[in-house]
Amino acid sequence: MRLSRYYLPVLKETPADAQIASHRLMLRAGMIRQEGAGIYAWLPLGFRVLKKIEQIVREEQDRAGAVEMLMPTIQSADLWRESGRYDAYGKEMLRITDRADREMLYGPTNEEMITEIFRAGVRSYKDLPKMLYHIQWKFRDEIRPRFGVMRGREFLMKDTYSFDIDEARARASYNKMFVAYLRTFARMGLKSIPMRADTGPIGGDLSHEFIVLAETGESEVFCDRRLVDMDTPKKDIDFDDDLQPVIDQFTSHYAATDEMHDAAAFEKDVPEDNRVSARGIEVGHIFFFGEKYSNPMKAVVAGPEGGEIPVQMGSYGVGVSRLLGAIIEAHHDDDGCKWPVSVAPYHVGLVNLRAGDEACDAACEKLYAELTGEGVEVLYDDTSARPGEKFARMDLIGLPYQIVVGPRGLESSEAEIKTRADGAKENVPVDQVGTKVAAAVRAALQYA
RNA sequence: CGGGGCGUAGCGCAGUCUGGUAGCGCAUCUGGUUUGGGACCAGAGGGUCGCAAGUUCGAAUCUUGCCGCCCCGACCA
Repeated sequence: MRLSRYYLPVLKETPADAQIASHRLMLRAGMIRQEGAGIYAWLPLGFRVLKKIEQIVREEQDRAGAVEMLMPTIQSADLWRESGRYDAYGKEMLRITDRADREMLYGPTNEEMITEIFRAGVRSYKDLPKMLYHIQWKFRDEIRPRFGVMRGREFLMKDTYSFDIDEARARASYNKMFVAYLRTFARMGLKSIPMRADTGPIGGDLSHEFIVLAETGESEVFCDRRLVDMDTPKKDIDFDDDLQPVIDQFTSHYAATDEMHDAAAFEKDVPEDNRVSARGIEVGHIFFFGEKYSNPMKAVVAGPEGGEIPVQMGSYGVGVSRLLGAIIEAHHDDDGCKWPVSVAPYHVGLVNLRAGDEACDAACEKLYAELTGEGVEVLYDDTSARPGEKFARMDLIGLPYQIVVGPRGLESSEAEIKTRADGAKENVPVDQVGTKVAAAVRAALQYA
């Protein structure tokens, strides 16, 4: 993509409203634009990242055996009356009426709808288990939206729902999601730590929040360093195997958010050197809730001995739009974003330091064609802006690799490759730049 | 929802207390000089002062109502 054709409204000055790094950088880098309290338009650059995150989430869900579908954003109030949540949900739910005065709502979540869909098509225990998911926009009329996309009112969420015949098998579904989440976040360059969450009236031990550690995280978290250092399950893991040993490993050490924190247990169970007290961002939440919806909504199947058995359900959410904020919180510096290659809006920023100069133009065009031909995503700065402005803009939008082509380097037939993550710069013969960068991008996109 | 604050050019702000015909920096446009980390000189364009009603000879400024946004708290993916 040529920058001269792109829409990238970067801001030199920091917007007054933005409090935290990710919000500030997303506004400054022209990724989002606020259209209302907690409501954002996704500008081209931000939209590309959103799509990449979504795709990683999708790939890992598919790998775990979940099946994608899509449910509407607008739901009927009657559906929610079946579960009793229409009155229970409160003002957080955006309620609307259509022209016939029917009561509708903009979905804050989809348990009721998926239960209705499931019960319409499944009759027998032989049809189980099932895991269905969708990636859809939700709306929760938060009292106080803040931190940009980290806590918007409208947000993109992946939610999976599992249906099993009994609790033991529901646990197997839960475990699949647990592993899928570890992998999903790792692929985005995030270290996520599962932390026991409040299971409320359901009870049991089957609820975990996945927390990403980041200095500017919204909540305080406590855990054992051994969890931070633990290796993410590899991509050859078989989701049909018994995953319990993996779950046991990741739940074997202390980890709690501030609301579940037990200072005494923390000090007793965790050696002093291993105590991590940090800030975190919740990026995922998995939850087993048994018959909470299947019972009132009559989602039942015929069991092996006849008779109707309510299905055991769980739900598993990932805050897709929120992840942009989380990734920036974890990967940025004072100059801007530092995108991991897997979610970067473009892999490479090609900077023509003197657009209009014959040699610079020719070298850039050649590199652009070569890299694009290799499948590398290139944002080519072909504008007539001054060098300083171009450098600052590239650092701000944070593409993983920058290729700088200027008259000075071309005198010795060289261009500069800069790695945004560590700031390393290297002068490389122009005719080798394409191969070298393409190889680096390919290598970074490999994941275990 | 309680408490606090803001709304003036694309962005950041001054002007409001004490009413007199709207300003600064950045950005934008034109010309010129420049060009490897956010240039310089000269010139130009751009504002129903959030909306509405009121007071007044006269309102960005005073009064009332409404709308929008932000911050702190309780709540949340």
